[in-house]
Formats: sequence, structure tokens, C-alpha cells
Amino acid sequence: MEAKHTLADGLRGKLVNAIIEGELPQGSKISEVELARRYGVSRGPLREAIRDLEGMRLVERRPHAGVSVISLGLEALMEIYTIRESLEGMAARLAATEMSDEEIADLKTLLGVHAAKVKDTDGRVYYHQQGDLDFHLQVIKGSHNARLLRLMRDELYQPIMMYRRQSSRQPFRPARALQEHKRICDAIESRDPELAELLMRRHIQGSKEALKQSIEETES
Amino acid sequence: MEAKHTLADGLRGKLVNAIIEGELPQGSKISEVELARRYGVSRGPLREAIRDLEGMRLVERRPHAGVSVISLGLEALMEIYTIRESLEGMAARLAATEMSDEEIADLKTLLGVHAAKVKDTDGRVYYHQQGDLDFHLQVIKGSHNARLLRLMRDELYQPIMMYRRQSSRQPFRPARALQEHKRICDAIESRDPELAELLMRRHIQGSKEALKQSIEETES
DNA sequence: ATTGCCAGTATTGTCAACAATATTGAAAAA
DNA sequence: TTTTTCAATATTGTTGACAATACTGGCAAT
Repeated sequence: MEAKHTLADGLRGKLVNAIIEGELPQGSKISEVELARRYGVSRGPLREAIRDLEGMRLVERRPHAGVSVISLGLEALMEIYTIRESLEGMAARLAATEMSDEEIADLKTLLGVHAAKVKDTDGRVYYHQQGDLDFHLQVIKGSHNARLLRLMRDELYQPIMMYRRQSSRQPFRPARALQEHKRICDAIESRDPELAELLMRRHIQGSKEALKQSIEETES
Repeated sequence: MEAKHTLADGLRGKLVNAIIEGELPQGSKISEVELARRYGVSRGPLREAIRDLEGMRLVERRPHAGVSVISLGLEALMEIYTIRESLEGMAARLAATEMSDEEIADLKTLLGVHAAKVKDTDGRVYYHQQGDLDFHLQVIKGSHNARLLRLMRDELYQPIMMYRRQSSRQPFRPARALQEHKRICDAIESRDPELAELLMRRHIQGSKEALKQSIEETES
């Protein structure tokens, strides 16, 4: 669990987690000395870790004025989902031709686990959300485009996880999502690129709409 | 030209440039002490700058073993172009509905400058390549998706610039590219999203193919 | 000859003190 | 009361020294 054996790399993971969990609230200014103390480390490695967070767009930095945790509003989330629609649509299309039979089997296994959890514990949404992202990541992985995988995992999904974990509203519908995942998986298994892309785009568009409505309701 | 008034941020720019220009050759291991000396700065800010480069995927780092400039092969470039096709296609589609008339006018001006240069100096390809990227970036900007712009500028274009600057082979055809740019611009001006996306995708697909052939020839 | 071990060396990782810059709060002027 | 100035303070940026780790080359053993 503990990351690469260097303080800065380990810190990065801890900080990412802290931000996602909301221990470092959105918009809050970060004090280097305080954080360094809290994690029992010097400011050097901490600053390097913060630099990484900046690359992940989890914090913003103003020279000589300190770094703040980003606070992402509706627009920022919509931008991310727009990119997701395009990129994951393509990923699904590629996955339909590139994934090995074994990878597809793994994907189906994942869906099985997911389905069981949905039936069992219908309240524990956090796990479902995690499962949702796992499914998407595995499809992206199936595109066999390493750069795409890193890009989405490091730059797009991190903010989404942060939002999902912290927003009390749950725009996420496990049952429906699972069904859509199932169909996407079927399309991939049938080696039908166009269908896979279409379904994935629709799926993400749907999430985007639901998210938008949920936010607009909350803010009213 | 000198970047934000902090050493690390300034260094980042210089290092990016050094890598793109090939002063730091692909695959070469980087010595922190030597670089720190060369740029007359301490290792602290240098390490932070290197951390940024890692985020841009311009260098790779192995803990306790040093950082190396990436050496991107055919596969890596193809991956980037695959992502470009998807993302810039979407950008063009959005630009067709989102760009203001003024922005479109600016885009046409840029094309005019580009055209003049093509007529004049037909050998100075470097400028043309720069112009090519400028056009693409302006279209992306026209999508009015800030995250998309940062994403492409910081993560995708940097390696492309590096390759173009260093490869002696020139898979780039200014005249043809200019013509295709013109048509994309027309589609945007006509507020025709589907056409804009189609043309942009084709344009990038074409570049991708040309690039692939050029590389495969070179390596034979 | 080859392989494995070990000390020496060089390089990266970490720290704590120092310098430079921005934020603040109060006092003074309008 | 509001605004401006300015000094005090706190925070970030930078540095050089120190610690930990990985690489190198030679020596011994098989």
C-alpha cells in the first residue's frame, strides 16, 4: 500500500487521499510547515509532492502566496465529462478490437462482483462508485493505449473521485449503471467497435446529465 | 519570455526548451549536480522543475537511480496521435458552436499569416510546424474548454514538438496542411459542427499516416 | 573464464537554516 | 468613516550540508 520508497512519492499518495477524503477541504489554503509537521517530514519532499499534485490539477499554486486545494464547480466537472465522453468513447471502440479474450473474461468477472454487491448492500454507495470507476479504467486499459490510461487515471479521474467522495448528493444509480456497463461489455465481447463507442458515449452523457441536475438542485 | 518569477518555474521552461531542442538528448541520463551548475542554481528548485517535467511526460524517473529524458518511439507517437484525433475532433466540433465571431476572425488572420509564409520561404519548415501547432491550439482554445486546452498543451503537444524539432525527416507538408486548415476553418465559420469534426479527424489521421510511413522508411 | 561478493565512489534523497516575498494590522491622512 | 502607508509578521523560495541508496570495479572462489 505504501508507495515507492521515497518520501515525496509516499507523500503524494497520502495527500491525494487526504484531498479526496476531504481532510483538506476544497479551496482551503495549504500551509507547508503545518503539513510537514503533520506528516513528520521536511518541507523539501513535501514541496515536491505538492508539485505532483499541481500536475494532477488537484491544487493551484500562486507564486509566493501558497497553494490551495482546487474547488471544482459545475463548469469544471462538465468540462471533465465532455473530455471523458470523447476519450472513453474511443477507448471502448478500441477495446472492442484490441482486448484479449482473457481481458474480456476479467471484465465480465468484475461485472459479476459488481452485480453481487449491488444486490447485497444497496446502501453502500461508495463501493459502487469505486466499482464504477474500476470498470471504466479496465475498459480504458483494454484500449491498449498506455498514455491514454495514465492520462485519464492521473488527470481526469482524480477530481471526479474527489467530488463523488465529498458531495453528499448521490447522482449515481448503481442498478442502472450496472446494466449499461453490462451492455458495453457485451458489445466489446461481440467485437462491435461502433456499438461499444455509442453505448459508452451514451452512458457518460447520461452520467453527465444526472450530475448536472443533481448539482443544480442542490444549489437551489 | 522568462517565466514566472520563481527559479523552479523559470527552470521548467528552460529545461523543456532544452529537451525539445535536443540539447538534452533522448534517453540520456540527467545529472542533477551538473544541470544545477549549468543553470547556476541549487538542486532544490531543479528537482522541483524536474518533477514538473515528469508530469509532462518528458522525463522518466527511477527512485535513487536518476531521471532520463524519454525516448519516444513509433508506438508512443501513434498513441498520442490517436488521442489527438479524438480530442481535437471534439474540439473542432465544439469550436463550431462555441467560438465567437471575433475568435473566428483571429483564426482566419492566423491562416493568412501562415499562407504568406508558405508562399515566401518554402524551406523554413520549422516555422510552418510551429504555425501548424498554433492553428490547432487556437481551435482547441475555441472549444472553450479550459481543461482540454491545458491537457493538450502540457501533455500531448510537448512530445510532438520534441519529435518534430529533432527528427531530420520532415513528414510535414505545409501546403497541404494549410489547405486542410482552411477547410476546417470554413466549417467552423459555417457553424457546421459535424463537418468540422470530420475534417479535423481526417486531417490528423492523415498526419498520423504520413508520420508513420516517414518513420518506418527512416528506420529501414 | 565466470560468478558472486565487497568496499569505494558517485548520485540521489532529505534536512534545517537563511533569504525573499506577500499578507496583516495599525496608525495616519483625507 | 474610508483609504493609504508602512512596518511587523508569517509564509514561501532557496541554499548548502548531511544521510541513504545505487552503481562500479576489483578480488576471490568455484
